[in-house]
Amino acid sequence: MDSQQDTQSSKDSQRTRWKQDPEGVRSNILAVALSEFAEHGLSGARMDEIAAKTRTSKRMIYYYFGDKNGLYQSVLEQAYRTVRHGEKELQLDDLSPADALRQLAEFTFEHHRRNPDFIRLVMIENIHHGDYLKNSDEIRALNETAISRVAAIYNKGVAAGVFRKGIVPVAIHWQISALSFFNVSNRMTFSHLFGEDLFDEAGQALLRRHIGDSIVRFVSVD
Amino acid sequence: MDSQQDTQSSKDSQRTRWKQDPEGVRSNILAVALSEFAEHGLSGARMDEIAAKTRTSKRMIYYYFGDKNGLYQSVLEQAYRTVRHGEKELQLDDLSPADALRQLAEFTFEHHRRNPDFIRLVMIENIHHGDYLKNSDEIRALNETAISRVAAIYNKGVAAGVFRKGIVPVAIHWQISALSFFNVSNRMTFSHLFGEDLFDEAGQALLRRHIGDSIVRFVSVD
DNA sequence: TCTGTATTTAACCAAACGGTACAAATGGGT
DNA sequence: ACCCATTTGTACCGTTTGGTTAAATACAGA
Repeated sequence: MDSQQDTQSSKDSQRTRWKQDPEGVRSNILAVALSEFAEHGLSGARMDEIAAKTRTSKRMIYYYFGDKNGLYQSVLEQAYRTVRHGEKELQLDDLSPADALRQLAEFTFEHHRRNPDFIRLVMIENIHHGDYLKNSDEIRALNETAISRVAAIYNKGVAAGVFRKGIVPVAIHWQISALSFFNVSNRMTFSHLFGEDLFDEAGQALLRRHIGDSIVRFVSVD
Repeated sequence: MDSQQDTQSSKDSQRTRWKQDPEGVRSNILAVALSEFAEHGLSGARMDEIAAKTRTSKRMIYYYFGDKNGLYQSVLEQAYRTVRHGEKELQLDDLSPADALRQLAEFTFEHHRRNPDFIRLVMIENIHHGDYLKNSDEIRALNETAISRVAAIYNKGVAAGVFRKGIVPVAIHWQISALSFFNVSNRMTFSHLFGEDLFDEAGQALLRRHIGDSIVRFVSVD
């Protein structure tokens, strides 16, 4: 047969020209997979569906991530990285301890609200008993800083005599996380059972203020 | 022919004798399905696995519940019924408003802790955007009482001048739920990232007290 | 005892699913 | 010129999975 071009034009020569962009392909896959896993869960997400929404093919997903679990693991790590990175924009040094703590709580509330896919991924990870998080040493380090930020504020407040002693910082962080997380994670069931009022703009502003109140009141001296 | 027993012993008579017990079979299926759905999620749970752990067969599941979604829906409704029923044991009328609210919060904390499968089911339901809860009118009514219980205590406290005005009862319930729910739902990821200390007996007792403190302080006049 | 109905059993099926085989072409670095 | 990681494309595979078929057996009322 003669030269390959144009001879079998009907079905073969449609091969598109492409650029080499491993990082782009990887991050595109991760972005699509994040939203699919967040939407349907680990078992519920479909590799074919993820592949279809990617600008590449299923073959490339396996090429880069091995298998479904590997993809999920990478998505989880990437999501933690992105979200924790987004928390660094907060600057609290020149506020009073009470104001700093309130700001931290209300910022966390908003930050969680802005990242529902991440929240859903953490929900899914908890359904799976945190098995995939356990495989990642990296993520733990990212989260330590959250505690030290709370500790710094709290200790300053205790030293200034405005916060009561004897509260362990991780418990403060726990309360902030709980309120901020629940607001997103349980929105559907809660709003259905108890009304939508807390979830429109006014309701969310109210809750945000409540959380600030609650945390500050919790640690303050009487 | 004579009596049915022993005659065709070779391969047929192994058929176990069964009694007609529709309710027993139904509730047995529901119990098994609850733990399987709670363990693996809606997509993750396997009908064959559920059937195997039942004392009946897969066919019976479809006979009684139609399909997988129907089974899940029934499990969800049953779980809400059971758990909300378990809340009725609480008696708060002869306590001061502050003590009543603290008792309510700490009881809720313990009650959630005692029902991890229910919590996980609600997590799963939220992953699915509450679609199955929406199909059930019955459950909403069960939950209204939770709000009125909070409202009764709160109004009494306001009338007595010990609680500040202007807080909507559903927001109080929201905080109690958030803290109690998160404690179970996010235990795996939280303990992995921030340590197990809050989740042993001493830690849980601490958190329970914190929640009582937090809620009471939140509503109290300064 | 007869009979219709509720319940139970075991084998079976088509579709969906995660993952692979195979073949080939291109891009970039050296 | 050459190597090799990267990309594309499609067809395919074995297993798992939710769901079904068809028939048997027990129960309850007449």
